Amino acid sequence: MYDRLKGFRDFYPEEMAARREVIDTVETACRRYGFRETASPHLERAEMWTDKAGEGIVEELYAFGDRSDRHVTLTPELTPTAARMVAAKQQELSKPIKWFSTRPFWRYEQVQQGRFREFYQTNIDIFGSSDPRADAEVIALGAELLTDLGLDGDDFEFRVSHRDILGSVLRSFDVDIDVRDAIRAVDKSEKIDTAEYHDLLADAGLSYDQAAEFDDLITATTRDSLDDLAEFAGSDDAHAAVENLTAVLDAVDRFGASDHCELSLETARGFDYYTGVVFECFDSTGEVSRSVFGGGRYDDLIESFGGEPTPAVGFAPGYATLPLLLQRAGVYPDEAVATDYYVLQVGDTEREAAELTRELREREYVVETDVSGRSFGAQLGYADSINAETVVIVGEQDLADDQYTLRDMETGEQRTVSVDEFPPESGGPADDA
RNA sequence: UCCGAGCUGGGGUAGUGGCAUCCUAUCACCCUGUGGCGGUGAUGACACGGGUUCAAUUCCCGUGCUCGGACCCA
Repeated sequence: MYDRLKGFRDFYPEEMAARREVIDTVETACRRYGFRETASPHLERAEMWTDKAGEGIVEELYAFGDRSDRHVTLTPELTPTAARMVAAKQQELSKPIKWFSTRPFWRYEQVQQGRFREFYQTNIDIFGSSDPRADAEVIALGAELLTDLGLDGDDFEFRVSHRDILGSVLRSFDVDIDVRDAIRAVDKSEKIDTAEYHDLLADAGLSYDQAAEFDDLITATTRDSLDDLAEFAGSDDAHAAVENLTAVLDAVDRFGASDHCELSLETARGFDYYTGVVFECFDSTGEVSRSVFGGGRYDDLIESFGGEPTPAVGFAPGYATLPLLLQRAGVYPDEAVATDYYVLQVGDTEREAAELTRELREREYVVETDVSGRSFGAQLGYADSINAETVVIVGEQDLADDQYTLRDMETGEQRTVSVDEFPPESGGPADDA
């Protein structure tokens, strides 16, 4: 027996059935919004990451030399690949480019709850529009796919913020503030106590009085008082950022998703590359302690990977943390396989059973029949184990009367049907059992 | 990388310095006509390495893995 690699997981049919349903729900929502599916290599040139020196992600690459000594790596994220795809067909792609892609990614990092070394995400992005309505469409989709999964507004908080608002307010205190460090501090503020938070802000260049004032300001700001915050900051940047965020929130309203979104300037996202709107989904109860997923606008990133300057906004729900929220809320799908019919053979009825099985399968039902030569009782036990809704008993006694016996596995009730009348010509799996 | 807890058949467990228990699951048979809910049987475990000991699954050390947390989070 070989062990699995640490941080890598197997998914057995029952677990996979639930995952499949979640992924399908997410992807179906994407398709309704007109996002188109893409696929891309899971192995890329390692230089796509190592050329950008000083990035922490380089430490986490599954990188190696291939047989021709190319320096390659399993992909830790989609962005550089997406940037390449956009750059390669920059001219011919109609804008905006709206893509989604569900894929595994790999990072050699410490395994803990909701974090693995191989993990699956659906990346959802719009490239080529800097209009607030693009941000809003992405946010609306993010909120909608959560409700599609069975969550309601009480289950999650969709917190929306704006990097440039934080940055311009910080700079209004002192132009020499390390905005990047200060924003990281904001991102951590919820996990640490106030004193620590203010210490971090002080490290970034604020005085303790300024740190306290900044803390109060961004905590107290509501949608209606955003303009006051811009006045306080007093810069064109601040006014532009507030105007942008307001426009995004208004557009979110028009997309009908505002009930699930709230302004929360304390939300910042830990990543440096965000340039505008950022948002993050949290468990309302706090039981799932980490962010479920997040996203935002990253207008400079495509260019930094060698593409043309291309505005971009997107997010990536991951199937490590999302199930934690769904389970907490009690809406994670059943982990069970489903079967419409089991065709049970009794005596020498293999030919008739095979034909009936084929007819049912032609009607797109999920159908199994005996492939092990088992006894009646053993076949019924197996049918139970695969959650067969209906067992069709094809026995010599039944066939002698030109009929089958249908057993409803839920109720145990049985009835006979004429061989000529089953299966019916039309009707879905739910209608004719 | 660090901290904490843990590791006994596939899953869940009992237990012990000397015979490893039970439940469940799986498979077969009873059984060519009734599963989830009968009977019989079979398969199958002390994470790995080293140490102490006459003897280690048990005690000690190390490693691995699992779970939780810290750090990190292009």
